[in-house]
Amino acid sequence: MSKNDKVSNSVIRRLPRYYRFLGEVLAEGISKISSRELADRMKITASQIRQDLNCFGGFGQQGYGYNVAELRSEIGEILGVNKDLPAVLIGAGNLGKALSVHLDYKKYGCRLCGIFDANEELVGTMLGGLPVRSMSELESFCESCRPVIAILCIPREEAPDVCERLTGLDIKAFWNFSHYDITLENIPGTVVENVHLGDSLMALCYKINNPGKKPETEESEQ
Amino acid sequence: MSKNDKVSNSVIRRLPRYYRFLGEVLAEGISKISSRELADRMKITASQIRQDLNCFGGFGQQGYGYNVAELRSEIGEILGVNKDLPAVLIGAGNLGKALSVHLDYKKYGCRLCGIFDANEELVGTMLGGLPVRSMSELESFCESCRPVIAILCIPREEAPDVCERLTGLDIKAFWNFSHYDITLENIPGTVVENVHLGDSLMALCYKINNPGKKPETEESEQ
DNA sequence: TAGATTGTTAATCGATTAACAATC
DNA sequence: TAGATTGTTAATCGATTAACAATC
Repeated sequence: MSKNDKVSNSVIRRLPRYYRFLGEVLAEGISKISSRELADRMKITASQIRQDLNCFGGFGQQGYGYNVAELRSEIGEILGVNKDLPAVLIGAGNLGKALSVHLDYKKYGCRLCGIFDANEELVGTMLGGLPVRSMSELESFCESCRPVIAILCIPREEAPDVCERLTGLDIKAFWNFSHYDITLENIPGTVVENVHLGDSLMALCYKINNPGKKPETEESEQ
Repeated sequence: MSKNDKVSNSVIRRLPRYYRFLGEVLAEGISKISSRELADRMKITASQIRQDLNCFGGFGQQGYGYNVAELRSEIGEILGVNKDLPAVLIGAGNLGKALSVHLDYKKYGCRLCGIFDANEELVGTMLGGLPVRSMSELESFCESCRPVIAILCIPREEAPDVCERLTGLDIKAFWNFSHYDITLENIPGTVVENVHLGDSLMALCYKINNPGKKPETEESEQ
């Protein structure tokens, strides 16, 4: 499973997409696929697929292609979809509520084990089978459940403090939906995904408002 | 406002982040900033900032730096935050609900004008001040409200059809949260932001599960 | 004026694509 | 065997960084 030591961020971001598309291909009952066929589906180049996969190993067979089920399972293994990483969700507001019930965490290799909110009125209510807990319980809960991931659905101003508190509780990964940018290059072994929904919407609006400046699209409407 | 004709995707994705950080700087009461100071805050290089900004124009003053309020307002103008693009949200499930009340659309240059769901039981209920409408009303509603953006919070299997239906109703932009990948290089002038929350979570898990293969971090924990 | 910092060009770096020998 | 398609190296392309002259 290990070949090259450095895997670029661009490759990492494409792995889940490969996993997703291979799942679709598999669901269609196709058992064998070439890099060209997969590339056509995904609107990327066959070269890129082969180059990407070879960061991890030779999963294909020359002259034949790739076994869909096998390749998907290999990529799943690399991503760790069979793991069971415990996660806590902080902030049971609108977005927190949605994320606690909308996502099938098991599919991604994690498990939601605790939900917390600073608002005492929410404490005790149930969300996706879990009770919302008080922030004062965070320390004791983490000591017994030992979560690895924290999902932050809290306001910007609370993020720095909560983040530091969680780092002290051995949280290794932040899935951050607060409007605050977590940059942790100081804490070794800790990883972050900042998901800025507002940034994404703004990027979309930029493309609407600046049709002439659209990148990498051959055909423009004027 | 126009200088270079082609603006790369990388630059576009950074614009909202500049806008965000400049907002923070402004809130701190700082009126003047150099590319170096801003770069330090954002953990990027000063070169990149100057290079990025010069896609749009010379907003700074040599020997002095940038006027924070002015630069922020210029970038806001480029992003179109003062626009009022009408948007419809399709799918009032958990995520749809969260997106209809959690985001301050006005801040990003849009306005939510309609919410739709295929489930007739939800029709008529209120969400963030708007009634959930039946999918059968979609055509008549779009003809009067003329939405530009569609926010898709629907299941994967419904996405292709809904997407085609909306394209026929002159929707120019898709903010897509369904697990389906929209690729519209055929329809000129239409733009897409595919937000795959699952992919983001998987990328985070990859980084947890493969600490040795982490990219672009000088210090690894072993 | 001298110092600071931009705008912009040139150099470097990394990622994508093309090519092709290896091989099933 | 011949045809197909991989794994991998080399060429190209684009994005980031460095350098510096222009100038406030």
